[in-house]
Amino acid sequence: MEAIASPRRRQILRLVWGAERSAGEIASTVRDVSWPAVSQNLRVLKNSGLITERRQGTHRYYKADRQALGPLEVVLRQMWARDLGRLRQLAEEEAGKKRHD
Amino acid sequence: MEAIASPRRRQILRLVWGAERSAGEIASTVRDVSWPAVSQNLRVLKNSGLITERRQGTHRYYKADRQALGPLEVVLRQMWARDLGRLRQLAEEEAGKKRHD
DNA sequence: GACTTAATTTAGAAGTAGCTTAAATAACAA
DNA sequence: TTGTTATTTAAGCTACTTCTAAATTAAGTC
Repeated sequence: MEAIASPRRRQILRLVWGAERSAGEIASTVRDVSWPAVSQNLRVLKNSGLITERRQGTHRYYKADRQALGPLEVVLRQMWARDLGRLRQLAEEEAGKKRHD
Repeated sequence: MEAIASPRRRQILRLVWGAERSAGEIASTVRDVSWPAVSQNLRVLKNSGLITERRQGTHRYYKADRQALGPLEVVLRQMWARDLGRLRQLAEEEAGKKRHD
């Protein structure tokens, strides 16, 4: 539960929701945070059983365990939608400010 | 979301789930924590819109806003059940230890 | 007004979460 | 072996959360 309380982890969870992704892909997508930070969050998610890990060569692939997520899926989708809404709102405010410069 | 991540707040939420309760009732039920701590948690819950407040005289009554909780209800019930399970498990371990003394 | 009861606010301490940088591991290639 | 790439671990820092104790507000009573 505390696992999905973190916005950062929700962001990561969304990335590995549909498809398996390597730690590197995830880290370079997130971008506003260091690789170790991503790695640490991946571990938290893995330890709470919310994602699975598969190693292959030097790569590690992560994927959301939607079975384990159960009823949290609904909550997550709701929060992702809300996050998008906030982003749009921020963008609009930004545009509004620009217009008044 | 961060609001229900705290075990303390989940405990409080369960108390005000079925019926309205005054801050005092809640605080004296929780017991292993000071009144101000309860009061602060109530405020967090109220600010996230998860509970409602009704003032009457010197009393303030709180109640879970089940509408606002929406899909979180399922998750909460699951966690409460898990909490109970943990309690039972602890009790059984305790009993087992006693038997071997 | 002075007193009591109900509850909150404030101030500060202790613990924890999430981040960063630097160092370490692990698999593979030359 | 040495080097390279992918990723994690370690150590340390800062900010936030949750708690306590003390002070404060607010409503009602004498």
